[in-house]
Parts: sequence; structure tokens; C-alpha cells
Amino acid sequence: MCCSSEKRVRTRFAPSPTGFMHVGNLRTALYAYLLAKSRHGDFVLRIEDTDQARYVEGAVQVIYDTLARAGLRHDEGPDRPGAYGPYVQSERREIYKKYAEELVRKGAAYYCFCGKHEAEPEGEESVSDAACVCPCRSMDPAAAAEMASSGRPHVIRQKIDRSGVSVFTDAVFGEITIENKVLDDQILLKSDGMPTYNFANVVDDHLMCISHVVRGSEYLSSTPKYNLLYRAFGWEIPVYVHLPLIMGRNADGEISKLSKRHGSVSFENLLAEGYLPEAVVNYIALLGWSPKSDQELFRLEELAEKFDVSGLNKSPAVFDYGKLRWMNSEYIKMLSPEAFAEVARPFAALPEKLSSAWPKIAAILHQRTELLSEIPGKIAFLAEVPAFENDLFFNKKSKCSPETAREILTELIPRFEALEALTPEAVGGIISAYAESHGVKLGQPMWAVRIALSGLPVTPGGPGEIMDIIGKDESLKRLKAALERL
RNA sequence: GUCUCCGUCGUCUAGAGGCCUAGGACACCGGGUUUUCAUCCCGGCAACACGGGUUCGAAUCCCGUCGGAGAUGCCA
Repeated sequence: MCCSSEKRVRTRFAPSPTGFMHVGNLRTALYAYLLAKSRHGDFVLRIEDTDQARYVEGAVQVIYDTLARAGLRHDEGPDRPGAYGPYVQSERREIYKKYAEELVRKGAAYYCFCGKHEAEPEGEESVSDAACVCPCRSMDPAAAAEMASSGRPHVIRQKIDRSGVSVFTDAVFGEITIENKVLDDQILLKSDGMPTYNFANVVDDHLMCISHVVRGSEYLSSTPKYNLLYRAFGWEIPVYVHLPLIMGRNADGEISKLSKRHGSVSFENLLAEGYLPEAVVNYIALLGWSPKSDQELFRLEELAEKFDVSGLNKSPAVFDYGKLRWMNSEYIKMLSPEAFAEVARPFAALPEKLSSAWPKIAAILHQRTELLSEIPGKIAFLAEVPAFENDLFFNKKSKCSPETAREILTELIPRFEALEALTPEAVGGIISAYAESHGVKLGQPMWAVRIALSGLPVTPGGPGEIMDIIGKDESLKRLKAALERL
């Protein structure tokens, strides 16, 4: 029997192996993890693979990888043996069968031989399942059991008394009342012998001693059915923690449950775009939960310390890529220069000749990067000067024009040439000296040299850094080419 | 259609009858610093869905309206 006397907090994350991890699911996992850890409890991973049609090769690995990268370490799971395994539902068939049959014996469920329902034609007054009464419902139990054991295809349905109302309490939403007449005799065991989610989650949560069921609010309206199941078995009902949904906004401004059409919604996509896992975790933690303080940046351990169900919100939250981006930039800035160079490297797409200059390139990129995937675009000019017009030499603020640029380059090129090495300091010194001797703003020669060097009005780093990175030969080549066209 | 839930700046949120001329953050706008841009600093714009109650007093409680979302699968 189970451990209902045990006070230990145990939560679970129970994803279906569909091949990718939706951020909504990740957030559910995060909250389940935080709830458990904030109370020094256990966080369990269970794989819900009861839908064979949706099985995807390698999908379980995606789940492990996601949890690992997000830092959500589970205490038990298929890969971490615990006392309540197996942790994969397809390996628990016999368990569900046994309990489903127990329910039939208790009169809380029945065999149904009706076959699949055809889809109802659109537009008609749809007759809900709840309203129609299956003839199998009133079949003689002994006869039905015999038919079932003789191999006749069947499912097992929950037998629900539709009178009265069901009331339950959710830790987030409070007291919820639902009329029993809207509850249908849902299928517990499918004709292939696999349980439905509706049945498996109850059996497993009980058997695995889950104390707090953390899940999306889409399950709110079916919760009374689960409670009926717990009662039929005589099991203790867990604490429910239903989470507000994460919404997305489409191009027309319409809001609906966040899905692929709203952008990258899987954790792996987000990482591939250059969001740091810590930033994503921090961001989604605050999507629907508030620490009730003005703090917004949290390490995972800190979240586990501060997490409390009372901070959970009831209303749906719109996923805001803009704010995620800001948070990502905060995490990038917090990285040490070495760490930044390392995480950014795979995104850089550097040509061979520049690869040894990576540490220097990373240094000028560090404080100006919000998303790692923007890096190639920011540094492409290092490999090759993009086509540009001489008009680019015009700059109001620094009073620069193609004419002044010509003067500047004419005077400066020999000085750069005379330099042993084009270090940022040496280059800066020469440019400053020019500004001073000509009585112009520093920005003027800076602008001219930058444009000549990069063909861009905006570059990471200034002329000194750029020359240092591309080297003396290449620098002079570019400056001379620019002067020639002036 | 039916049922359930939700409704504070554009977005994420604080607010649990007087502390609210409603606070923070992102975004946006403006200013300053700066070797461009960015970072950084300062400032600004911007919300209690609406209508009734209850109360000396309501963003906070009650009712209604409207709006939004979810559920209604041999998916989870």
C-alpha cells in the first residue's frame, strides 16, 4: 500500500514523449520541481507514453536533455531508479488493467463494446457523450465480463452518477464547483489495453505517492472525474495545483494557447536561437508566478528557496519574446568573458583566418549581444567589407563627410603604416592626436576610419579593436581602398 | 451550444477596504555619459473592462453585463 501517512512532498513531471519540449510543459516541470524543492521533497519524472500513435523515436532523450539543461534534476525516473517504478507508463499496463478491473468489480466502471464514435457532423446540435447513455452501461456485469474475456474488443469506461455537483479545492483557483451532469463516462482503458491519461494519472499519482499534482489549468474541468476515481478506490486525493495557461499572440493580435505558430516554443528551438537556458528558466518562472518583490533575476536555487504556491497567478499569461530577450541579455552580461567566449563560439560561424582572433572578437561582442544567433550578422564585416556608398561617410553629429574623410584617411594611413602593431591603444592614440591637432571632435576621425574599415555605421568595437582583430595588412588594405574611392 | 475559469499600463506583474494622486520590470519616447551603436545613468508615456450595489471609504467584497481563455477525444 501507499504512503498516505507520509508527509513528504512529492511532485511529478509527466510529459508525453512527443519529440520536443514546449515551454509550457517546461514551466509546468519547473513549478513542480520548485514546489518539491522548496519543501525539501522529491521531484519525479514519469513518461506518459500511452498513446502509441504519437510515439516518437528518441523523444525520451529529448526530455532528459531538456531537464538536464534546465537544471531540473529529478530524484526518480526511468533513468534514476526509485521505489515506485517503473516510471514509464507503457511498462505499467498490467497495473492499470488490474485497477480498471477492480473498478468494474466495484461498480465504478463498466465494459463497453460500442466501438469508436464517429465524428459528429459540423454545425448540428452536437449530442455530447454526457447526454447519451451507452447501452453497455446497464449490461449485466457477469455477462459483460465474460464477453470481454472472450476476446471481444472493448474499452472500460468510468461509470459516473450524474446527479448533484462536485466540489473540490485547488491551491491556485480555490473552490471549484462543477455539475455532475456534464461529466461523461470517460474511457479509462482503451481497446489496445493502454490506459488513457485520465486513468493512468490517477493510478500512478497514487501509487507513486504524489502529494501535489501540478498541471495546466486545462485539467481543471476534468478534475471531478479524477476525484470520483480516487474515492472509488478509497484513495486520498492529492493537493491540486493548477497552473494558468501560457498564451501566444499571433500576427493579427489574437491570443490563444501558445503554439508553434507564435514562434519558437520549444526549449530546444529557443536554445538554438541563442537564448541561454538559465534565462529561459528564469523568464518562464515569472510567467504566472510572482516572488512578490521587485527582484526579477533569479538563479534556480534562489527560485527553489523563494517559491511559494501563493505567488501563482490565475489568469493566463502572454509569452513575451521581447522580455525574454532582455533577460537573456542580462544573463549574457553576467557571464565571465571566458564563459561568454565559450557559449558564443558555436554561433559565430567564423572563417578560418579569424578563428584565432576569437577571444578578441568575443570581447567586443560581449556587452552588445542580446541573442547569440545575432552574432554572425554583427561580425560578418570582419571577414569581408560589405558594399557601401560614400554617402555613409556623412555624419551629422561628428561633422564628418566624404571630403573630411578623405583628408583624415590621407593623413592617418601613413601613421598607421608606421606603427609596429595596430593595437587598440596605439590606434586610439593616433586618432586622438588627429582630433586634437585639427580641433575637431574625436567622433569625426573615428567615424571616417570606422566606415573605411567596416562599411558599416554600427560595429561592435571601435576602429582600434577592429584593426587589432583583422590585422595590419588587412586594415591598411581596407583604408587605402576606401581612400581610393573617395 | 453547454460547462468551468479568468479580467490592474501594449506585455509580465505588485496590490488581499483606507499606506494607491495604483508600485516594479520589458517595450516605447526623451535627456546625460560614451570612440558610432550598445552598455550604464536619469526622466517620461501608459492600467484598476463596464454598470450597479455594500461601506464613512473599493482596484480590493457582492450582483449583473461585456470581453477573453480552457474543457467538452480510445490526445495528454
